[in-house]
Amino acid sequence: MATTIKEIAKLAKVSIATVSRALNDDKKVKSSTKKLIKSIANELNYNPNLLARSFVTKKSNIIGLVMPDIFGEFFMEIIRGVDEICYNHGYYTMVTSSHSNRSMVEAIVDYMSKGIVGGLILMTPLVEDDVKKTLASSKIPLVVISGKSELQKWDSISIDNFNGAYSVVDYLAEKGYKKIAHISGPQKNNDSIQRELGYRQALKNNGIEINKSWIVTGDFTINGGQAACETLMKLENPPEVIFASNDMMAIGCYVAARHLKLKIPVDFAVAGFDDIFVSQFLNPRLTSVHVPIYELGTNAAQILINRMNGNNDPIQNVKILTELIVGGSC
Amino acid sequence: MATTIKEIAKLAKVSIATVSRALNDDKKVKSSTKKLIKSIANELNYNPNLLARSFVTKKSNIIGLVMPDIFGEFFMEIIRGVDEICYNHGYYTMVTSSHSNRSMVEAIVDYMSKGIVGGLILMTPLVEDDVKKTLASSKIPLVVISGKSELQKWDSISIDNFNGAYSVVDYLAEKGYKKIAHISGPQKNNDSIQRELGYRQALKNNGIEINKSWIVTGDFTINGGQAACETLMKLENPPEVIFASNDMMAIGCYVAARHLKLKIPVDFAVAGFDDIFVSQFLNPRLTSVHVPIYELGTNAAQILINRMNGNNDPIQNVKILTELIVGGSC
DNA sequence: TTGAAAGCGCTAACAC
DNA sequence: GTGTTAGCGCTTTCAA
Repeated sequence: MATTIKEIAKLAKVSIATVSRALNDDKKVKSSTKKLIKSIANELNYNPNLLARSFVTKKSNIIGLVMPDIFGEFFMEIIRGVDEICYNHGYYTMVTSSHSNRSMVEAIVDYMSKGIVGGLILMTPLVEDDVKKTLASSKIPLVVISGKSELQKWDSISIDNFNGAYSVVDYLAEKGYKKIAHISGPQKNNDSIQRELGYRQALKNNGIEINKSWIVTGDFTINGGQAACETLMKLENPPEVIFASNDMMAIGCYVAARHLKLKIPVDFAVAGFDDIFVSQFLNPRLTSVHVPIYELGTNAAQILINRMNGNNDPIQNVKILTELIVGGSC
Repeated sequence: MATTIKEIAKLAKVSIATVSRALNDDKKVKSSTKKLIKSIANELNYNPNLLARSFVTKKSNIIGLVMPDIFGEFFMEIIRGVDEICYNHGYYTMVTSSHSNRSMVEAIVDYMSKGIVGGLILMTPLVEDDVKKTLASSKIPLVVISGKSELQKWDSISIDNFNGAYSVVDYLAEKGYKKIAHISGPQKNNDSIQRELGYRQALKNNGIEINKSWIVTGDFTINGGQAACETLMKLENPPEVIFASNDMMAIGCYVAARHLKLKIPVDFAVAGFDDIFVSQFLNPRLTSVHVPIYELGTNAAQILINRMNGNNDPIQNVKILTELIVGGSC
């Protein structure tokens, strides 16, 4: 049986209330009693029953991290960032995937309503109306990692998708490319939507007209990118360069190139978004928009922990800036 | 305020005990009352307070996953595997890294002694004696993911490191390579140790003598692999091929090759271990030993959940088999 | 500065 | 089948 405050109280000849106070560094406890209690606790190898504590205080030092999926480097880096900050502040990280098949809402409600987590980091491609309603009723602090900072009721972190996409497409145009295609992400994904907007704006500002057949919808996967690329290259009038909405799909373009026996960047060029780890090892190195994913995680965790500790500052909507990384792929 | 069984009891005009029973599908409850109670619970949007429940039953449906670090694809896949199984069985996954700076033991004790998790998956490169002692005192089920299945007191999953390494080195020897170098992992890492043993055995069985200067210690990182590779290639008598103890270090060899302006596999060849996702996109594709990492996670979770549900079968020590993937790097 | 006691929401033994 | 009640380990009034 694990040690409880009861036993400590008995040994210290004080009440359990005093033990509780001492262990929580209550100032009202005489420092000598506190010292005694702490030494006994130490000797007995006492560990507070966190369940009991959380139960009573209705606070939990577990942070829930809900992601649309747990796959690939992107999510890994988020986890790592969150965990790092949590660890430094004595919090635990509880990771769950919303598993696509389960509605996001359900996952959220699950987390929030069962009293197990004290704060929630929600990563979602799109905050739909029903989700908004659920979130609004949340009793615990909440930080949203999203593709677009349109949220007003919650702290949020988002990637500056628009400007990132703009910068890479602008770079392509400046380099003299005229026929610039785009493989977008899923249609209902805010990251994807913002990136496409950046693409369109950059074309416009560079006086390039948009060719609808050069905009293909993908799904953020390698296979999707490959299929989209093959569609594009088989057009009567194929583009010179493809801007893929994420690196995974850009990798799909590399795969397609291999299949079609085309050479990047000679036969067609490619650019991506995210600058994931793999990208630097592609041959040629992928030109991409670097996203400090890890910092997405650390920022979210930091804001959340501040809220959990009673920070009442106005809602923050942090936008994470990106950086263009030029490789040999275009 | 969240709904409690008290309110349900009042509305259903029964005692809270009956509500509790009904909600837990106790057979003794009349089916009409059960139905009534459930419908009320549903209407009130009742969610059990898991904290209270766990507190009382002293059981938790949270599974703790402790890893030496949360970085890179390898760990990601483990998380994904564990989470998948947990999700399917209604368990939550709580991920923590032991953060290297914190002793493994401490991390474990933290998890186990605070009553927050009901089962633990521990991933560790080496189970040291002090850790063993801590584990032995564990009150909750425990599954170890380790580099070597030498453990007897706990269920464990391990990669068949020895045979994996043997197979790739044997392949190299059969292919005619005589000067086969090895970049090992950290010295105290069981995965690393077993792989080196496999390397040595394969050389021996192929009648190749071991050249000590061709065995360099690495640290499982890209930088470490690069440094080790440069050391090897600068020898008076450099090897023809390098077997790196993991893919990350093999990637380091690619980086070194670029630096030294050497061409793989012409100037020297490379093979790795793990067959991580990146490896297939290296140019040339890396020859490696495929490890079904995801299954490592699913297996561990499945065994753990069985134990948590009272399975009392003898201790299992599962060994995960590997598969040689031949690329163009050697 | 300390103690007594209530109570958090739930389960489980025991009684009816 | 159902109700009564004790109690899990801890925090937190309220009183002393």
